[in-house]
Amino acid sequence: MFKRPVFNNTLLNWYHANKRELPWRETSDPFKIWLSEVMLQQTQVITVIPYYEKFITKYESLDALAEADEQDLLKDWEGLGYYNRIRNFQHAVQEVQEKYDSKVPDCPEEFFKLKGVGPYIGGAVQSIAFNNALAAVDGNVLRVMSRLNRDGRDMTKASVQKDVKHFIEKDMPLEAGDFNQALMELGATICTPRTPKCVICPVKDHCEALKANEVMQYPLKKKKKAKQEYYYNVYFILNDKDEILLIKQEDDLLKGMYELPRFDVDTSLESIEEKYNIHLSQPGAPVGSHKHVFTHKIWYMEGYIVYTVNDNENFIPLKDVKKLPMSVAMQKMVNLISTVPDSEL
DNA sequence: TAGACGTGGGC
DNA sequence: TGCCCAAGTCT
Repeated sequence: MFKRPVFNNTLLNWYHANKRELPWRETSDPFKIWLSEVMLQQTQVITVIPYYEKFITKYESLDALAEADEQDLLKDWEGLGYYNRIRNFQHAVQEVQEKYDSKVPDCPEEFFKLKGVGPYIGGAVQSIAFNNALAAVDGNVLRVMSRLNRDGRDMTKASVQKDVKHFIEKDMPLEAGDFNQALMELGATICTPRTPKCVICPVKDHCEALKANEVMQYPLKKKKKAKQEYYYNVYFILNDKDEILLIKQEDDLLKGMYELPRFDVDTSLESIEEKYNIHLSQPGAPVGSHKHVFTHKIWYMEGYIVYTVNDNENFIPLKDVKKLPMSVAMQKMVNLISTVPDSEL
């Protein structure tokens, strides 16, 4: 085990001298700090920056976001992924508005009850915004700690993460928020997964894995499950009023996002006509195809244009399609016909 | 507890 | 190119 007080001071000094200027480090508003942490979940800093800037401009306060239209929020979140994050965040913020007079609770016990607040976000917001002495254990911190302690346990297990959290908290410095960020910053810029910069690491003298020349063996890596593959036909159902049929997704995956009708490749046209209660022309050759890779599955999509003279509430004017929140997977498909001249549709 | 849940950067 | 992985949480 390494000497914590010395380690803490060394790491904090390094952080203060080297920290990157990030937009969410310019604010002390707990709402904005919280928003940034929600966005940063499983998402790289470079990706988050433009989204964060857009959100704090458009939704300047907790109340503004609490009272926003959910579909507008989804549209602004479009492309960031894990769409439940923003829905849960709005839910949580609405609860803060009602129960806590729009003030983010500085009491950890209350804050942790809010939707979308887990061990990481809870610790991060409470320490950074309120300087409460909680650890914020993310992937960076787990990698750093596994190497420092030469800890071969499975870092993906919640029980191990809890233990790491306690290990950090038992010698937490007064500057808890800065210390948490220092640990993460170290992982993001020095103690990186593939090519760690041990030579310039400020805490290399404390690293057991480095002493054993085994840095790359930590953290322990588990082999990943193969992604399941799905094959879909995606239909551009067009009527004679320049409208297209779009479906609001209600399943967990991409919930709340709009999509083109998507069916297993063996689904008959008749059953699709029945489902939407419309009559369809026979599809011609596919207009194109796309593969989309998710964390846990792969979609292979082939697009077909079909026509109808029917109309119902699911038909949207073609010019309005891009105003609706849509996953990147579906945007790829929509782009197949957005370049086709109107005369050919 | 393990699997579901998005997308893009970077090698 | 394909694969790993990124400031995790929910069920």
